[in-house]
Amino acid sequence: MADQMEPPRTRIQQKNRDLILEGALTAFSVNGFRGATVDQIAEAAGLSKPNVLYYFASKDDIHKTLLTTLLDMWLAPMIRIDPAGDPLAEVMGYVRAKLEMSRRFPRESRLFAYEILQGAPHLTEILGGSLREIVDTAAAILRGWMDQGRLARVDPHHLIFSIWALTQHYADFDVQVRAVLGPGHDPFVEADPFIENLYRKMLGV
Amino acid sequence: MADQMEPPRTRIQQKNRDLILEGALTAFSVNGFRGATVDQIAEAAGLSKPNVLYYFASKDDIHKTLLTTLLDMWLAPMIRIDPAGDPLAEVMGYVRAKLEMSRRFPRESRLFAYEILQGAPHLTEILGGSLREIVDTAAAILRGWMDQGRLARVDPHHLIFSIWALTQHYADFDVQVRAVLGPGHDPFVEADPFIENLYRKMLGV
DNA sequence: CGTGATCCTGACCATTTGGTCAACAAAGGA
DNA sequence: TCCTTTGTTGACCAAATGGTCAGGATCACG
Repeated sequence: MADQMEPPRTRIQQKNRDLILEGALTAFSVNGFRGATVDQIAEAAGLSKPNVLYYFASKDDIHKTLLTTLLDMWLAPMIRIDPAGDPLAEVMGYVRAKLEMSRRFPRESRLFAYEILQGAPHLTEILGGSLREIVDTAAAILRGWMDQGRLARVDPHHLIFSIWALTQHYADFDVQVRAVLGPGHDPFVEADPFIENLYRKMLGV
Repeated sequence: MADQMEPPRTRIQQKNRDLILEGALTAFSVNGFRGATVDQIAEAAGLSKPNVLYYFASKDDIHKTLLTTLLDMWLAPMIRIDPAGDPLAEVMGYVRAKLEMSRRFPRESRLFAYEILQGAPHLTEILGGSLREIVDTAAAILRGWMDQGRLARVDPHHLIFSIWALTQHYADFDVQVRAVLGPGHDPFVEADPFIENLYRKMLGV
């Protein structure tokens, strides 16, 4: 459903498009779509502004490309939940993968956070479409495990929401977390056992 | 520490400042600080743009006023945690109050979310100052209960973060939650028992 | 080497936007 | 009523910003 015969790219196109997307990710994740300027993106990419607009039709085009490109990566861990695996281990694996993504890719997390906060103008179809399907599939797997008594019964959808909320919080609200904890703390290192313990207690049978 | 002898206000000043702050809350919570324009705020308030800037020195001034005004309200529930109360009941009360605030004041939640996402340029001192003190106080109460064996032992700070994350998620990511659940669901109604069950299992002794 | 395609940029443009100001209107107190 | 204070606005401005374009530089390939 995704790729529709992309035009071939020269080496220079490949490199510069990557530079632009990289710079744009930084710019958008700090100030949001409207807050980021094409000049900022150009500078972060090490290119001139007209050159940026040579590779992308518009600022909006850059933003949309970023979002759709990164969405797959963002959702990948949920697709890897294995119905044949051990229920608690599968959930914990997903939780850990998601927290690890918040730690390693906070810019991506913030990019999506801004988009959703704004009402997801570029993602509306996806949210109610493929995302919903993926979530429903995962929820069905979870519900199956609960029916078999291998996982404590809770609302599967809200279980997934809780995982998103808990893990992304550490990326999106990083400054708040760090300010409250004070220096000498690694939020992600501390969050890992806390969250693991949380789901072990909630879902253990 | 807060109020420093505000200048007296006429009835008209009071009314128009309120109108402006109300309109600005809507504007800022939808598009963020940079995304909202003074014209939008003026229109939402039913005033002309110059008139808006007659009551507030700048767009930034409106924003800062909103943030500081609403911060007290936002933190109030945490201050009400009673060391003499029943541990689990106190925590559950706080959780429910926080979820209720997300439900009734989603604009405020998004306003703060935008601010934190942006790196909290207007709140840095507060985050590491009074907010940190309030959180530390609450954390100390929680830790005391855990020492007494009246609450399962977990990291108190991350317990608080988890409550923030879980409850605010339903306000900040509302469109995503609704898109995934589909029509016919009330996210807040469903979230309430889920979250209550979560903390009961994690904190019960 | 030559030449067409690709790549790059300075200069420019139209629009948006935060903010100002002079002048006018409305209150309000003596 | 008169006059000072307060409230309101149309017109305007400078800066920022997304985007364009003509022309020059560079590359790739026969």
